Amino acid sequence: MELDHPDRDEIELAAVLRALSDPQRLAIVRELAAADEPRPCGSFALDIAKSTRTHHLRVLREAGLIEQRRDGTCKLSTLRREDLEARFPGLLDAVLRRVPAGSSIR
Amino acid sequence: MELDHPDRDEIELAAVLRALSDPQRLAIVRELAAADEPRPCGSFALDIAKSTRTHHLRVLREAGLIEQRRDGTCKLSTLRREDLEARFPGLLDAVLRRVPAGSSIR
DNA sequence: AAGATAGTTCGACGGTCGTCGTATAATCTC
DNA sequence: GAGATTATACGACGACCGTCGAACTATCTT
Repeated sequence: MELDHPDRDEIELAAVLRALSDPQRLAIVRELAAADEPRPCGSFALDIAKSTRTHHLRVLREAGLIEQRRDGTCKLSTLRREDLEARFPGLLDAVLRRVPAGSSIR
Repeated sequence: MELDHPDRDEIELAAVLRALSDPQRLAIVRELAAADEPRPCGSFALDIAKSTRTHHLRVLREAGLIEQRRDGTCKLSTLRREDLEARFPGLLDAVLRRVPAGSSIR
């Protein structure tokens, strides 16, 4: 059973935004972006059931945000930075950037 | 009955991404961005019922993406460009940018 | 006041989503 | 092969979403 990753040119904007609109998935993507190394599924600081975590990772993968590959009993996830940058320049940076301090000035 | 618009610093990333993840709403935002003028609700090229259109515009407004104000019998919508740029720099540009031609190269 | 125009509200519907627990698969180590 | 570890698959459940039509509100014009 192979994992289906969309090709770079198949990644759809609406699907990416949809995938990122969930707090848990946004947290996963932030962690992946911070630690620039492949991360095993179980290493994310999420207070949810295993099966739910699997679900979120699949949504991220099918949207084209992450790549998953088997490594022994683990499955390692990495952010598809290059593909996303090529397809939607600046999007990932904008999403991952911290909220500017001045944004609360009225 | 007053419309509730979130303040600039109350706009939440997940809500913005959520709002943009629907094709109809993305189309509305694109139209608003293209025509840099306030647009009446009925002027969008959407093949949906009036009530559905109202629903989408409310989602966009409550997420902080658009501003709506009454003007006679019309209600005009405008994109909250400045607020969005201050809060999430580069996000709107990245979302509205057309897909680069080279993104389909393998 | 009557009619026209532009949006909203409401309830309803089918579909999808996030979540869970349990059972199952795949791989490593002994 | 047996056991341990890691992750997936499968229902199931309640909640939410996008959609609609019909009734309603608000404003302008005559």
